[in-house]
Amino acid sequence: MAKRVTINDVARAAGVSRQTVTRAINNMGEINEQTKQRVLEACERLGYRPSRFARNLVVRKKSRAMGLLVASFRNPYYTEIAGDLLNSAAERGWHVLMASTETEDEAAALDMLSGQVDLFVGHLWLADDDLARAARGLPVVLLERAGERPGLHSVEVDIREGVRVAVSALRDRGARRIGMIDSAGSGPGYVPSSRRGYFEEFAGAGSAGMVVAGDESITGGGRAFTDLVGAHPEVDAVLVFNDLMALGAVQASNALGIDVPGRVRICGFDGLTLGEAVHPALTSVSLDRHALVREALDLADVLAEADFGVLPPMRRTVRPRMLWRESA
Amino acid sequence: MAKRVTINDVARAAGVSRQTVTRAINNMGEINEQTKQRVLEACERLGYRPSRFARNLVVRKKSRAMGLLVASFRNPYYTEIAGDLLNSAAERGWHVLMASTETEDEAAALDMLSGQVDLFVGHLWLADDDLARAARGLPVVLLERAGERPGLHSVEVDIREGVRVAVSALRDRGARRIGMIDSAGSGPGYVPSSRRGYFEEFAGAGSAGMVVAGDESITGGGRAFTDLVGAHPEVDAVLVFNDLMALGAVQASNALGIDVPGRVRICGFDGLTLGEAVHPALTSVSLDRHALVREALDLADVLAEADFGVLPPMRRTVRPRMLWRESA
DNA sequence: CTGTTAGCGCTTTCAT
DNA sequence: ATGAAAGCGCTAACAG
Repeated sequence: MAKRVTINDVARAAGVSRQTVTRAINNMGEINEQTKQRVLEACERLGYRPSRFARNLVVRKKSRAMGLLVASFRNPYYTEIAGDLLNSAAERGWHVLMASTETEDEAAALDMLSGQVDLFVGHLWLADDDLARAARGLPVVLLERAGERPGLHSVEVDIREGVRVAVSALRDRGARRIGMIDSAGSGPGYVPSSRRGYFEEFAGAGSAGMVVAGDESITGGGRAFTDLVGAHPEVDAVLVFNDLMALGAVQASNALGIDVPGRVRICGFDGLTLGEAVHPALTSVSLDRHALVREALDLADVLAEADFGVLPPMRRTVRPRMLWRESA
Repeated sequence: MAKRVTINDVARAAGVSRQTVTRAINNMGEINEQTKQRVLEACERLGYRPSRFARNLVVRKKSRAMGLLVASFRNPYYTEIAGDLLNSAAERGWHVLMASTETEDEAAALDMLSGQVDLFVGHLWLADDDLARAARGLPVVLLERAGERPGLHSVEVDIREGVRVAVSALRDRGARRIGMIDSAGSGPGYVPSSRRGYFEEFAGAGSAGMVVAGDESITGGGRAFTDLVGAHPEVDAVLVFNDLMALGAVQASNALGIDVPGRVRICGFDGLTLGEAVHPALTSVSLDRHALVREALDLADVLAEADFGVLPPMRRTVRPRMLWRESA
């Protein structure tokens, strides 16, 4: 491994001082056009690349970087959030390093990024203690989950409120026998039974039996829907764990010849753009990604202001709302 | 903005030398447990965070970072690639910084990242010269497109071959009147008419008239399909610009009551996982993301080996292949 | 176990 | 217009 070409090598080769090289490559004026060309040529010849570390170390303007942990690149919910976050982060002067926690485990992903970023943001399910350890003292902004330790901040989503609104809206539209498709719980992003718990709280005793769990995917949702209407033909509305599964449910209803929303209303959870693409378009409890992203970045800015120190937990909450389309 | 807390401040506060602080925070042994605790406590009290730049500057082990430019987070094609790339990159010891070129323009995105990475990878449509300028001398690995200047390398996809294979496969299965849904061309990732050009080359004169352009989205594809079968009821197969649009076409065929593949065969382009989710599942010319990603990372490694110098263009090509599912 | 000495590669003064 | 000196904040290598 050849030794790195430094600014000194260039200076020597061009017969000037390092400062002159700096002036040339950053075209900061105060330099003779001829020497500048000579220096630039030397750079090219030697294949000189300035060290980004050395430069950032010395430059006043502090560059801020966040590590974004994406739970899955196969669930559009996460990629839509990642996309929004990326755009807003850039606008607000943040660099974003990403890691997927889909294959890798969370601790490993955090660990890998810890030397390169100032804080972490993401959907993380690691226990508080492990999280704090893996983050190596860097602050963490948790998405859709709270943390209890100093240094762990959060933007939560009021799921309970979402379920309440959805169930009552379904009722308003005439549904009487509401079932639910729950996640079987293996995938990333699974919130242990909270949605189901709230569902049972609001849908009432009569509906509690009409819950089927499935794989957290389109096909999983389709199968679960088929099972559900098979076991409970009287069901007239279904609340689905997330939009991906709800998409499958809509698909399955087509295949089964079940009229949606005529015979069964289907309501998803997440408000994915993708939901517009199926027929009938998916009605969903929308988690308002923009608000989520905004709050997360606000927290990041606060943390940056505090020099990424360990602050007591800060919490923000975003409220879901109904996104009416066609399926309900 | 308060002055940064440095290792010196901690050392002074704990009454030890900087080196001892280093030992404590990186728990490298050779340190008394008591002093270690004292130091750690001082760190906490002062809110000390080590500078990642200073650390990276001094540590021998060179950390490599690539800037990944993602054309769109709304098209699963790009996010699936990004996810694969992220996973493989981590395995191979790369850090990945991402920027979206969906809202921001490419030059601005490159510019933003140029100080933080060693090379760029992505679907970029900027002209060679502008690209080289915006990259600030860093090497670029172009995806699905070639570059002609030194420093611009590429992993191309043999689209022509893909179209040829698709058309002849459609023929083999009995299609005689093959139409095409093209991209109207505004979106990111639009390859100016090459797919259409190849289509016309292989589908022959009779089919040339049966081309409809649409928005590069699911709904755009659906509308285009409706237009196409409206204008040309005799069409018995449709090659679609990409899977997103093809998904819309399948959707539309359901709505129109057109049997797929019975009356019309539909073939997309990209091989999205999402294509499995619709009914009938989407047959597609698969671009083999894994090979694409592998080749891109191979190039990145070669470039790293060469210390990210300016090398003459390196080119790799991946061949698409038919991904038979149900729609054709 | 702990401190001292030397840098890492670059940019900012400040002279000249 | 150019150069010399002085760090940025950290860790490796050596002393003690």
